[in-house]
Amino acid sequence: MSQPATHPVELEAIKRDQDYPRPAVAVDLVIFTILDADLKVLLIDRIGEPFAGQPALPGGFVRVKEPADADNVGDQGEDLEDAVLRELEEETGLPHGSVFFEQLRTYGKAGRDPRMRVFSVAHVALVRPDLAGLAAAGGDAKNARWVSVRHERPERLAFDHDTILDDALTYAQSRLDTSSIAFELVPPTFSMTELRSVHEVIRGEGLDRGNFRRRFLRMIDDGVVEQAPGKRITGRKPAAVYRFLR
Amino acid sequence: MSQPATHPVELEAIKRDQDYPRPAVAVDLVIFTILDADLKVLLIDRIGEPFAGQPALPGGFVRVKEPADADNVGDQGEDLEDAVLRELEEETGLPHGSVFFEQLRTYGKAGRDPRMRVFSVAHVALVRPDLAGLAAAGGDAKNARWVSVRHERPERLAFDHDTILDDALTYAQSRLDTSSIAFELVPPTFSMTELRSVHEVIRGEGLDRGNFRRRFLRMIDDGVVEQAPGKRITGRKPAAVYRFLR
DNA sequence: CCAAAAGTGTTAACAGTACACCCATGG
DNA sequence: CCATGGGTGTACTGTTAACACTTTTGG
Repeated sequence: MSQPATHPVELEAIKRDQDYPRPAVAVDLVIFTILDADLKVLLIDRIGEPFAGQPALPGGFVRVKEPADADNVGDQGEDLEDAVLRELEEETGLPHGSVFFEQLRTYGKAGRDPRMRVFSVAHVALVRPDLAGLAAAGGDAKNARWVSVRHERPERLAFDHDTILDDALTYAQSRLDTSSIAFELVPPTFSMTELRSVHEVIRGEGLDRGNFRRRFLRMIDDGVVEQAPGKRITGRKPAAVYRFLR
Repeated sequence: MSQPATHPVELEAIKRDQDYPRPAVAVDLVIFTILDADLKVLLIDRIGEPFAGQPALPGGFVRVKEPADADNVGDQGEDLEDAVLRELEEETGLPHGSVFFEQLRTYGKAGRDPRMRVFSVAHVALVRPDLAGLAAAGGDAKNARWVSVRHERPERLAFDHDTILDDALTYAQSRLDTSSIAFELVPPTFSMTELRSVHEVIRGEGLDRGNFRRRFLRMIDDGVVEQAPGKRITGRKPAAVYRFLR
């Protein structure tokens, strides 16, 4: 710290505010679902440059409005979260609120988008498998599709989306036991095996039935889940179904 | 999803890129240290409007350059991380690399800065107590100072910095047992009690000496720490000192 | 009746909790 | 010699992990 007596830091800051060029801020989405006991991510194909034709994570720019003036205080455009909700609906076709999401982190390396300076606030979204069929059905030019993360992941995604996808996967794994994200990947009522399958697919390894069952029973004791009426009839012995208590 | 046959999404994006106003991107820093067995955060006083004179977290805008043109491809300004390093040095006076930091999350509600649309990428930084004395010594206009998070926290911080500070504290607590952050808050060599004190101060509650010791011994077994030569002589019985193996 | 998945039990190892006790040191 | 904190032991409880057994169903 070697600042003269005046306020050079603040003067500098004011100068920056007015003179420096502005970046763009985008949201990128890592939208997971589970289909056929396999973890899938929603990918699109890029249409324009750069990376035209390459697979990429869906996303878009946050819609920002002009700085507030006297008679227009406070309208600075959409909230970051609203941008996510808007993009989620655009990409999946699913209604607001039916898709769970959390912020992952922000990627801000210079040059990550060659067109201009873009900060991307990445989010992880989870689509229940009973809704995933509805999503991404439209075969528009972007070719939105579910891709198996482990078995048909493309060589190379556009921008730094490979890194983002890796981080998202690590994030989901680390939050499996400390959050309720697993419940976002099962239907409203589910059997123990269905929930266990979610854990297995995200962790990428099998789990002991008996041990998972005891953890599950503790969740019932703790009031996290409760048994729901009915049974899941899936060819073999019918299983009890449960429901998550938000 | 109801897109006509052409590429309206991409056209829309191009239009936005050119026509929509741009936001600013800032980094805000929650800089923690431990002094006198008390968790401290570095606060400044705001100089200009808005919130002039109010305490706030230190931070500043990321320096962005004009979009690349033909002979200037790739110079889009500083990386997000570089902005953090620069601000950390400006605010603490400590050299690059001597302060640990991690990204917390991004705050992007419209109106959070009344001047203009600002996205703030908040970071948590940890200053070793043996360096904290050097930091923030200069009594410049911003009045940077260490403030006890639990005992002298101001009523109200500028912007949404109250939320950011709360989130940072929760983050530090949640990462105590699953990361090496505790080692960033002790000198290069430290006694068991010094490390335990870090845990206690961040968690806000006492820990059993014997139990902490056993966890510590496991860390030695796991090769996370090793004993260092010398003893810590602190008035009472000298304690063995250890060093963290990155 | 048989394969497959549901549902249950058993055991050893390990980790967390709450103590109690002795030891070394500086004042 | 005593208060303080370092260093150690221990008994209890809870959790994890591996695995074996029984039950219920559809084909």
